[in-house]
Order: sequence, then C-alpha cells, then structure tokens
Amino acid sequence: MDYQFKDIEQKWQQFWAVNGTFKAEDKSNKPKYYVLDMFPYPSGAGLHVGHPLGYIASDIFARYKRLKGFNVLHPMGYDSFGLPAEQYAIQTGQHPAVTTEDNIATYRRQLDQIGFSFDWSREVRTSSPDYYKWTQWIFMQLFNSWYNKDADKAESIASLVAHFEQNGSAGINAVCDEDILTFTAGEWKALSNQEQQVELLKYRLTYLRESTVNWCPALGTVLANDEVKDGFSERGGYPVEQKKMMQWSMRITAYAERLLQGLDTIDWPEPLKEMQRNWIGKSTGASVRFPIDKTTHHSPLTTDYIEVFTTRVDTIFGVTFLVIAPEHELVASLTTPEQKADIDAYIAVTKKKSELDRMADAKTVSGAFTGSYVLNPLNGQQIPIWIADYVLAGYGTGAVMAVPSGDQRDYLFAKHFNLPIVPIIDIQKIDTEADPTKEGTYINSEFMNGLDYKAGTAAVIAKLEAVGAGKAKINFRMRDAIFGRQRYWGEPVPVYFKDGLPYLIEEDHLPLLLPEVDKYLPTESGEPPLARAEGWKHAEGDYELSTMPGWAGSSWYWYRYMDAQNDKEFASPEAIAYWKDVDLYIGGSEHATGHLLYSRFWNKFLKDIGKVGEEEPFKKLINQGMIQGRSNFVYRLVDEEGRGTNTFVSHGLIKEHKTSPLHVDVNIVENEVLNLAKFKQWRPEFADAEFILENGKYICGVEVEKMSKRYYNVVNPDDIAQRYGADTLRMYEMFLGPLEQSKPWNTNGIEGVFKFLRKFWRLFHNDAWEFGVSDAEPSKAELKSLHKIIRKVEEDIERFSFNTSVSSFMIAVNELTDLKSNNRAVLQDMVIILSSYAPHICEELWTLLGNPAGTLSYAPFPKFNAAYLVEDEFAYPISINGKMKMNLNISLSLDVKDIEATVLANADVQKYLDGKTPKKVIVVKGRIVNMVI
RNA sequence: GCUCAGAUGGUGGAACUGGUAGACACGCAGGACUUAAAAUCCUGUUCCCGUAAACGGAGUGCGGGUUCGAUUCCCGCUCUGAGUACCA
Repeated sequence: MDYQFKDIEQKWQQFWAVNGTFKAEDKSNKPKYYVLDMFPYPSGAGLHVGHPLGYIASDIFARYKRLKGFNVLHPMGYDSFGLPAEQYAIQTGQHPAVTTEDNIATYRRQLDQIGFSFDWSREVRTSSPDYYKWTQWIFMQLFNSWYNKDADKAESIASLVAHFEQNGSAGINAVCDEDILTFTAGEWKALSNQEQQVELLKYRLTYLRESTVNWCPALGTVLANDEVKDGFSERGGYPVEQKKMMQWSMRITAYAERLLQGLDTIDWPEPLKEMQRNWIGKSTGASVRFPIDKTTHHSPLTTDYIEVFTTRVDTIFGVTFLVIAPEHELVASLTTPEQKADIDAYIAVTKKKSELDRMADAKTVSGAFTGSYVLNPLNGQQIPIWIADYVLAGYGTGAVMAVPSGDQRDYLFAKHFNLPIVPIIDIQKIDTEADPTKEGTYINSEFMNGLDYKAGTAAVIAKLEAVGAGKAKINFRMRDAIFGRQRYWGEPVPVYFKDGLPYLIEEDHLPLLLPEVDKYLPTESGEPPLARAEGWKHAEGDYELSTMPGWAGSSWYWYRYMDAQNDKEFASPEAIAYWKDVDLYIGGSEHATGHLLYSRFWNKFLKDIGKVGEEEPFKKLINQGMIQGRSNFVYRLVDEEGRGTNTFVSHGLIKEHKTSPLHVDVNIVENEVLNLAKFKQWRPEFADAEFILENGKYICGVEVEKMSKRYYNVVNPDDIAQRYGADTLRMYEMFLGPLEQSKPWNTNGIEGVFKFLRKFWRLFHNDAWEFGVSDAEPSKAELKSLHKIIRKVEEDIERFSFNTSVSSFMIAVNELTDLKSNNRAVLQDMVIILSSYAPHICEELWTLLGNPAGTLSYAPFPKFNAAYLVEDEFAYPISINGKMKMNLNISLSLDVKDIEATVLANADVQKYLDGKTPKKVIVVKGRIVNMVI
C-alpha cells in the first residue's frame, strides 16, 4: 500500500494512549533522564506553529533517550491561571474555569495529533485545587522563614524567635527590612504578641510592603506595566496614576548572590546567563555618608547626612558636588528659599517628561542647585547639593557623589554648570572628557597621595569606617518581587488579617479554594474581585483579597510532575530523590528574567528547608528560537484618482503600475504563487478579481512580521498535520534550521520532507506497493550507509543539531534507494534510528517487519561500528597555493613522504606545475595536499 | 548608548577542533511518461568570461592582518535581530 499517513498516525496515537506506552516508572534500574518543556498557557487562539518547535525537539530527545536505555520522564501540563481568561470572563460572564477547560481540550487535541510521547498520567494544571494547594503550601513555608546571612540559607522563623528570646536582636545577621528594632531578650519578651508579629514580618521571606502600582481609576483596577502605554491604559485609553498599596513581596534579594553564583554551575546558553547577571546587577563599592553642612542650612531636617553608593570610593577627594534624584525625600527640606523657584521649576519639568522624553534627552544636561551643602566626611570640604533627573530614586540611595574628573556624566554636568573639576590621579587626561582610569597614583587626595588604586581604595574604606562615615557595600540592581495581583483568576493567598496583621490559615485547611463571585471586576470601592465573594472570611478575620501572580504556579511545577497524584505532599521525598532535577529544559528566552529566575529562587528555598536535594533545578537549558510570521502581499492596482480597483498586479511588475499592497492569507499562497481560484473565494469582494500576471503566474510579495491574525500569516499546525501528517510536520519543523535560531515560518520546503518519508516507505515496498524485504546478508555499501547515519544521528542529537540529522536521513535514504536495498537487517535499524523523528511511520514499519506486537519505543538503539566506515583510499584534494585543482586517489596506508612522492609523480599534477618544482609541499594525512610554487 | 546573537546562491540552510565552500531541500529550467494534467522519474542550476566543452577568473556583509591554506582565528567598520535603559 502507498504511504497512508492518516491511518497510520491515528492508529499509533491510539495505541500509545491505550497502552500507556510513555508512562515513566518512579523506580527503575535504568538511569533516569528528565526532559521538560515550558508548559503553555492555554490561550483561546490555540497552539500556533511556533509552540511545537520546542516540543518536537524535546520529544525527539526524549524518544532517543528511551532507545538509549534511559528511564525517561517527559511530562506536559498547563500554566492555566492568567489574565486572558479573566479578561474574557469580564466581557462575557463566562467563568474562567470553563474557558480554561475548553482551551485545554483544544490544546490537548492539537498536541495529540503531533504524536508527542508525553506521560499524560502526570499532567498538571496550575489552576486545579490539588495543584495550587501546594503553591499555597510553599507560600506558607516562605512566610514561616527568614534568611540567615551567617548560615547563608533560609531558616525557620521559630529559630529567629528562639534567638530573640535568648539574646534579643544582637547577633542576628538577616536579610530583612531596613527599619528593624534593636532589643534585648527582656525587651522582646515584654513586647505584646501584636508588636512581636509586626517585628517578625520584617524578616519573613514573604512579607507585606508598600509598593507603587499602576492604578487606573476608570477601570477600577491595577494594571501591569505592559498594559500601560504613555500613561494611559491600553484598554480604553483611560489615565493611569501611580498609587501606593500594601502588597505581598518575595525577598528574592536574599538569594541574589546565590542566584548569581549558581549560574556558573549550569549548562545554559551564555546570552541567557548574561541576561540574568545583568538583571541581578551586582556592583561592589561602598556607601558613604556626607554630613549636611549646618552652617549654611537652617531649616529642620529629619537626618544629618546624605548617604550615597559608589563603585569608586577611591575618588572621594575628586567629589565637587552631590546630585540627588528630583524625587528624593530630602529635596524639599534642603532647598533654600532663594533656590525654591529654580528647584520647583525643574521638578515640574521633570514630572511632565515621559520616560520616552527622558530617554531621548539622555545627551542634554539639566539640573538645579538646592542652595544647601554637605561636607566631605574626610576633609570637611563644602560640597553643593544639586538635583538632576539622571539620578534615579529607585536605585541605590537615590543620591550620588559626583566626580567630574572620573565620570563622563558628572563631567558634562560640571562643564554645563561651571562646577570645578579636580584631577585626582597623576596620569588622568581630562581636557576634553572624563578619564575613569584606575592606573597611576593619587594626587590632590591627602593621605592617599602616591598610593595606587588597590591600596588607595583599601585606605579610604578603612578611614571611612574609622570615622563612622561609610563602609564597603555590595549593591544589587534586583528588587524584591511583588507577589500580589488585584485579580480573580489566580491562587488565593492563604492568609487572613487580624488587627491589621497577616496570619497563615491552618495547614489542614489547604487548599484555600477560589470562591465564586458574581462579577470578575473590582468592587465599586476599588477592592479586588475577591471582595465580592460571599462569606470569604476566616473564623479569626478577613481573608487576603489579592491573588498570587502568574509566576507562582510555574515556579515549582517540575517537582509536581515527579509525583503528580500525591495528596500528602507536593511530591514524595522518594520521587524527588529519584528524579532529582531536570536534565534538559527547552523553551523560549523570553522567560529569562521572569520564570527562570523565580524558579531558581524557589528551588533554592525548597533546598534550604530540606524539601529538595538540588541547588539548581534545570541542569541544561536550550532556547528555541522565535518563530516569526511570513506575510504575503498582493498589489491592488490604483486608478488615476487614487482609488483601488479590482485588478491585482504580480509582484515583479509593480514598478510599472501604481499599486497599494494588501495582506493576503498565506494559506492560499504556495511558494509565493497565489492560488487565483482560492483568492477569489477568500473574500466576497475579490470574487471578480482580475490579475496582471508574470509568466502566467501571480507572484506575491513577502515580508517577515510578527505572527498575527491581522497579517493573515498565522499557520495552524492542524492544517499541516491534516495535509501532510504529523511525521512530516515534525521533521519539517526540525529541517527549517537550527533550533536556537529565530526564523520566519515558511512552508516552502515541506514537500521535500513529505517526499522523503514516501521514499523511505517505498524502500520496504515493491513497485506495486506490496511490502517485502530481503533476508540476505547486507552488502558493504548498505552497511556503510547505515553506520554513517547511526553515527551522524547520535552526534547531532547530542548537540541538538536536529536540522542536520534530517538532511542526513535524506542522504541515507537516497543512497539506499540507489542501492535498491530492501535488506531487512539494515532497514530494521533504520526504522529505530528514524523513529524519534517520525515515530508513526516507524512504528508501522516495525510491525510490518514482523516484530512482536507492540511498540518500538524501547527497542535498543543500533550500535555504531566504525569498522564499516573504514576506507583504504582517499581522494586527496590537490591544491596549488591554496587553490584546489584536482582530486587524486591515494591509499591511506601511505605515509606523508610516500604521498608527496606519489603526488609529484602524477602526470596531471605535473601538468599543473608546468615544469616548476614546488618550493614547499604540505601533506596532511587523510585531508589535503597543498603545494607552494 | 550598552550587552548579546547574526550576515554564505533565487530561497531555507550545510561545512563539528583552520584543510575540496554551497551538503540536503525548495524554487527554477530542460527532458521522459501521459491525449492532457496531476503525480512520478531523469538532467542541469554560485556568479562572470566563453555558442558549448575543456580551461580560466571572482566569490561566504565591507576593509585589513596572521597562515602553505581562513566561512572558521585577530583588528577596524557596516548592516540586521533580540534584550536593556542615564545603575553612580
């Protein structure tokens, strides 16, 4: 029979499902291997053609590892809490759970038809109560923990309380809020429970903090940053303002250093690690306190000094002014009456500037003088205080010491406002710009004069510490993560409030179920949707009204797959001890600073409290490239008055006509040739369309854009699976190019892959499409083809070069076709090797070959034997001055000298040499011969 | 601006530690089969010179360099894509 992919694929997909072929065992003598995909958010649009790219790659890898004798865990699930379902609920009243359920069904159908080897018995959904029960449980563990810097790990809050009871706050080195109290054991015990709880909250790893949010009064809701465009809501275009709210936060900054160090231990793409490093943003320096000059400043102040952070504390004697952010809390009290007008005007201008303006304005210098001064803590020199918008309130202390001789921004500022520029290093060249050199020795720097960078820095820090004006400090750019959303469709926070303080609910009350509400909107008073739920109350007080953010459920899901049905624990210690960590994780790089950072954070925390064994969750990670859309265009002829006509001009002829381009559905275009009949049917107004053709065809224009419905360039994997089958889709997506490279989706070459599979099928069949193979001894040539592909596929899969193995398969099948091979032994091995790429056709052929009923998924991968590839001759390329001239067959047993003699003795070579004797002959055995003349 | 990735035929791409540039596939052109079309098969296909073959020349974004030999290594530049936003 001809290759009937539809029947074959349906048959085997059913077989795998019915027989639980890919169910992973939790105990096995085989080595374990965990292949994970980033699970999808089940959106209403369904799976698009970019999703399967990574899934196919990981599936090939998982299937390959099974053949190689590994016990493979390859699960799939859904990140099913999220905004789109909630948005849809607001519009239609449809419960998000219902929408989500529908979408999941679509995703499942789409995934199934591609023939993935997922172990569906372990499916997880983050929105399912038996899953989010454990997300809530982890939240509770975080609430009950603090970070001990001395032990460099999270510890139980009970241990902190015990310490307070014994020793008071002395000897505690914690990552915590800034405003902690200092107390003795006696004082601690004297505090009321309420006061103790207030204090403990400053230490907990999840805690309440006042944070700024984008508040949209018209919509009555909080918006994410990307929902706000230029100060207006993307939806509706209502004004958005900054509002302070008490929000749950996660003390991820406690793990900053470990998150940074851990990057060196994992096999991830370097650009991705770099993104995380930049996000964490460690800088080593010092904090310095500049006392405010009271002789020039007389209005009352809340503080005596301004604290700055600097990475170049060694330049402290070059400080000629201080700059604080316009939003800095001291601005108002530092401003003298004479300067008030200037300062107010500057602040007003800054406020008006959008972030875009501030970016575009990066080169213009602006600022204003407050009229006040600080003193250099080391020599008492008077230093003016300025404000400028290049200093950010949100980073460091919102204040910088300006050293115009060493920092270009400070230099420009000083030039602009005529402030002094003091060189502090002997070799500094500061005539036209700042010189940030660390070479040379210090000048104009009192006790540091003559010292070099290293000694100078140490001396300054020692001096600052001695006078109590500063200390060495490490600063991180990363902020604590906000962990609350004023939304409905998320995990409820397992907390109730009593006397304004948060308390955890009892563990045996988990899961705290998401309640029903009448509407998915905030209340009239602006409270989150959960405030609408009736009886949403704990016996002791009101429940928290916000829900957890989208990243909560995805920050630990890989553990749930290890033991997905467990109702006693998030996963059993045995399952975790066996599966340990993810060996291979495939997904997009857009999760670099979100999901991948939070997951590492939670993993480290779970390790600290002894629940998991590994410091890092994802040993190896591969980024699949983004699939872009590839739009096609038709060109509508425009008449004299500029109106569109019903005539369309082929792309090659548009220079000769006046036309306007129009997106056309890529699904009615093949190899840039428009299907005219389908175009006329596409939309009613084109039913009578006329065409100006070139060579009898209508050629469309092409452009790469985002894949989106409005560009008509969305390609649905279903259509391709219908037309060519899943095996072709799988192989074609791999054939498209390197996995990690971003590329536009393009079906132009898919026929070639389909033809290849038919050709493979035909190897097993005669001209009448009857199955038949020979039991003869394989020939040398057949074995050579076979073992070449065995080696190639092993090498390619191990380095994730799937596109090149598809090519190699084509070469092997072409060779075997030329050899007219139908040898059972050879073809049987071919079936196994190809099966991870094209599983359906291979299962079918495996059965036809007469193997015992069942699957080939666990057959042993053929062993490579180098002996079949040994050659005794090699066609040496003979080049002269590096230019290849000819090939010459020479025995590989000859050594270098004999090869040289053979080459020089050859008549054709002599012809090229034209009577000359080469000055030099380079012979690389088995590679090349090069002669220099 | 900074960081990272990339640039190879008409197209997607291959060439793994410096060693025959363009594998494999698409497209295109010509041919076979067919009444015809589809399907299938065969041949050709980097560019230039040359009627054709032999032969010759150029050629991996641009300009240099190292080397017997560079798509690969080094220096400088151009362009494209992604991320980031004055980080003190």
